[in-house]
Amino acid sequence: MSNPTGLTPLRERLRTTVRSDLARVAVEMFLEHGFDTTTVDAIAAAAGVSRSTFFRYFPTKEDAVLAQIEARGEQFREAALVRAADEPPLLAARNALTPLIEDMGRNRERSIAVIRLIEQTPSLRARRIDKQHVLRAMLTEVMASRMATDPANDLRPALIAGVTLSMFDTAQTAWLKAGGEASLSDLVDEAFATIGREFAAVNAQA
Amino acid sequence: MSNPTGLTPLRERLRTTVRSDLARVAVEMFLEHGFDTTTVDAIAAAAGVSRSTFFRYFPTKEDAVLAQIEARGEQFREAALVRAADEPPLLAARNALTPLIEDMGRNRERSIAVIRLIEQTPSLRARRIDKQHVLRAMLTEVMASRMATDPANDLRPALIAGVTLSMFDTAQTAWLKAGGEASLSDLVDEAFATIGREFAAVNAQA
DNA sequence: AGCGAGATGAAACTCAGTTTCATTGACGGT
DNA sequence: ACCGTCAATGAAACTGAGTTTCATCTCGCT
Repeated sequence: MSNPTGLTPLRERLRTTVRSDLARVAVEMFLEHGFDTTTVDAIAAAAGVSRSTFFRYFPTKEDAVLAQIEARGEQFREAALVRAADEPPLLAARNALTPLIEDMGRNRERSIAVIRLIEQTPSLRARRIDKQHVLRAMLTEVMASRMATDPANDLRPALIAGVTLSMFDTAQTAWLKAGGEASLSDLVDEAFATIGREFAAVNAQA
Repeated sequence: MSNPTGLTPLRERLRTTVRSDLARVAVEMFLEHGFDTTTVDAIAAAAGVSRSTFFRYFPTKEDAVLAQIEARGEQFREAALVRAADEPPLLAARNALTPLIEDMGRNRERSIAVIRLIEQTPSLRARRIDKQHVLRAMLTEVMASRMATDPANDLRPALIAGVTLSMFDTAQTAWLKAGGEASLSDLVDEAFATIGREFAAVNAQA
């Protein structure tokens, strides 16, 4: 190893710091003044760097807000990988959401404020959903490997991933509407149970 | 009435023509040269209008491509409204997709080319999904009224809408991957059946 | 014929995002 | 301690999307 001390090099630490500073400052300014009226120049100035530097850390203004979502994606992936192999796939997908849900419960106000900001801003809304698609692709992969199947031929992994995230999204919207009062975890469980009954109704008909 | 002839006024017909011309020209140019490298100036020039006029008809460059999706949204809404009241809600939602599916089958190559263009272009992808959210809200409303319930308290309409569109999306992706060879309608049916079995597996476990 | 309004074009402007280049300062090796 | 390398930064010029303002034109009505 070229680094005998074993410590993270200064450069790398600095990079991480600058990046999180930029994201934090950006979100604060967006929450206070709105997304569109806050320019990249202003964010960079407030964070004490140049405009150029901002774009070196985030490809777009939107990404400064959505960076944290990607971080949660990795957390989600790990949770999905450790679920017991004998759980029905759909249940495993639901349970992989748990750490994410707990995280959102801990930072309730901040989570809600950011989600509201995203919902109100078309460009943020659009790009957030795009990131969720990446999340879905990831979950599809994990599901495929746990089900020992090929997602190119077998639609099940993609369907389970899509439906799971769709239900989570609906539950999250309901949670938001209630101002975060209800338990998000309970709402997700309710969503799964509800759709389960709807499918049962269709099958009974057939 | 200020129009004794009963005919659509010339102005209005002209507006519609200009709008569809712009959309057609834009999509053609995007398909040939790519989305990012085609400027609004070039589109406007090719359609014989000014840059200003383009932005009077479409708020963004993306909307010139996605306009047709909104048109299909209305078609979908009408189909959902006429489904028999005694169909299970989830089945009614699935069947409301039929006219849309048939439409896509008729314009197979064009549909596939446009969808591929959208998938390849981040900004188009993002905004398309945003439009799908509008679609989901609409379907939620229709489902709520047919189920005679309030979507603010009852999650079922939103869940059914979300899950239905998610499955349609997955089926569409599979259809695309097969180059439109398979029957999209069959793929959608397969998706519903598959997820139905997955929920049955979870319920059996419990 | 002439008036009012909707539709257009032209031009200037803001800002996001890209590209290029010069400067700085941390790091490894001498 | 000194030096060459290279990653990180800042500055500046550029492209193109989207907005705003204003002048012009032409359709539809009186």
